[in-house]
Amino acid sequence: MRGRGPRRSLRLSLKSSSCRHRFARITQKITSLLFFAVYLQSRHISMNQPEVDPSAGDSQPRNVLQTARLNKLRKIESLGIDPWGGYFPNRELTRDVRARAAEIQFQTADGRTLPLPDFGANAAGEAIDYRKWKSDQGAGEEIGPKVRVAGRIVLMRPTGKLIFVNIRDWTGDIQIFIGKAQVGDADFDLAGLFDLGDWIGVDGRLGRTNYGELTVFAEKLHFMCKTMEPPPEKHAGLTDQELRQRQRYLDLTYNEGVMDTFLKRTKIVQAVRDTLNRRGYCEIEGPTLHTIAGGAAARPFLTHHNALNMPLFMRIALELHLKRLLVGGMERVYELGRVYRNEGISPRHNPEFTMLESYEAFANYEVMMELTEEIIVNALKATGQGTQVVWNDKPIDFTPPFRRAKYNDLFQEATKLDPHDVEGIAALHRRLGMDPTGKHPDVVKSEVFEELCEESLTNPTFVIDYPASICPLTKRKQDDPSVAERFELFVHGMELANAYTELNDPLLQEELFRTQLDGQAEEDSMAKMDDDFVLALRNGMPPAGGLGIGIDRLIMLLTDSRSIRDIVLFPLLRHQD
RNA sequence: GCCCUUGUAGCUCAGUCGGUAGAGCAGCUGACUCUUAAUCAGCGGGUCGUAGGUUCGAGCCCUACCGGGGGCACCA
Repeated sequence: MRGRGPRRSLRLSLKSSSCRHRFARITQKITSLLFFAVYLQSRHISMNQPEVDPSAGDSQPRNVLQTARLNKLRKIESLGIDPWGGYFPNRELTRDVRARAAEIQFQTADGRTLPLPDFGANAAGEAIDYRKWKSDQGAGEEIGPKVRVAGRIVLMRPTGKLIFVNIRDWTGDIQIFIGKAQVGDADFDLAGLFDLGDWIGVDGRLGRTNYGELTVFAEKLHFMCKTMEPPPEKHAGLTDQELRQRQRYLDLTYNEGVMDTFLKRTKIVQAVRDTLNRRGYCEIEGPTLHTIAGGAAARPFLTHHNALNMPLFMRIALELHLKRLLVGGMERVYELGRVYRNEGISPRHNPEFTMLESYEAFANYEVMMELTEEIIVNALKATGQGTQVVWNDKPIDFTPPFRRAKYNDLFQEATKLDPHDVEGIAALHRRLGMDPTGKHPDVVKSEVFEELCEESLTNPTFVIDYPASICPLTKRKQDDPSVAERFELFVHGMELANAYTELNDPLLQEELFRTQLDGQAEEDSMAKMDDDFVLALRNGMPPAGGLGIGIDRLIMLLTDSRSIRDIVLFPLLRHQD
């Protein structure tokens, strides 16, 4: 909200007819701002800023904390050091530095080098007294590789003329030993101006402290970035759900496992792409602004194009444009991208979410089941997991082939009713507290199915062969036109995937678009007439299998996350002043 | 949209029966060259989500609103 006004007016003015003049004016403004910034900078460095007394004047505690940091910032500037850092080549990740621990050795006075004792594998659980071990070897010294690391300060333990600092990069933490005698007075003074949350770089020697802790013994410090806000509590981290989502950067840095989950998310998405690419698919980017929001039954977000003065919808599915590409001869095509649905929010629903849809010419829904299994197994592999995982304290067995069960069989099993017993199903529907009046029997059946069957599907199950009347984009079974060649994959009652043998008969497609589903209001029906799509089908779409996977739900299941908000970096939240 | 629940210092949390607002971390000052959430001594830090109401008196009770979480509805 806040940023919208100025941003919109900038965009408008750049596009207007007097664009050039306004652009020149903006450039002028930016230039003068830059000069002002440079002036401020030089002022800071050349003059000794009077220190602000944190206890005086402003009694707001937040400002007291900010003032303390501001004072240190100015002192750093007055030392002639840029508090915002810069290029820092050849630094090693802390993970790689930890892997070099074996390079640390002990060199005795007579020139022999000894390996260090094994700090990790003391079965007795007793701490190894490394200081005693060293004195047992007689005179000599520890030698270790020179390393360069960088990261954010997450803990500090000053003990007089010695400061222990734990820094964190995105692969983990490492301890830094900053001794006044070792780094010199200038760097030790700089270290006195460190705050929790600051980014620093360190050159030093990798070694072990007397207690065996792997440590970089600093020889040169580099200041990388001052942090003007106090970090979360150092032990508990950030527990407030709202703050974790609004300030995800703090969540990522200070809460255990968060970075790991989001890096896993990246690996899963990469694995999905790899699987499809290896199979000969091409990835495309379809339009996200649609004139008709089709391909699913969901309420779209409405937007507007100014120059064309035209309403537009944010896409709710990828399907119809990918099928147009099948018509064009892209025989294996997919898109992995964001769709938008203007519906309720829950632990399993975010208004924008990531969807995969893939279409393969000359395949059918059976092929798509195998592809689904392959995608999931490869994603598990990419995150270092086998096919047995735990989600929400419950086991899931992803060992292929997944169970396949017919819709009607599951229905009969759960309800003890004949799937064709329209009256009996309607009665059960009523008993479940719903109203079947005026609804198509298949819709009534589908609602009962959702109520009674889906929840019980814990291990991966392909529910196959849906009633055709609730599948307007799906090819019917050749020997039974009342059944559609469709499957949905359920895991722990959650719909994870949805696939069809695609309907490529333009005449039937047009009829299904035209015939509103019985008992459904127009806005609720997925059968929205899309003449342009029908025209595409009339130009000939090869028979094909199509698959959709809810990527966020897949990531939830593979990272043991019970809320979609834990695996979407910035879930939608209400605006706050 | 409806129901339940929650909001106290920068962060994590106490706050009894309605009777002057508490702790730890973080911050500031001092001590300390092998610490591990370092320790020790001292100091500062509050619009109790917001606005009303009840009361001699409200962090606490009531109403409305705002934000979060959970559930319902919606979501082929």
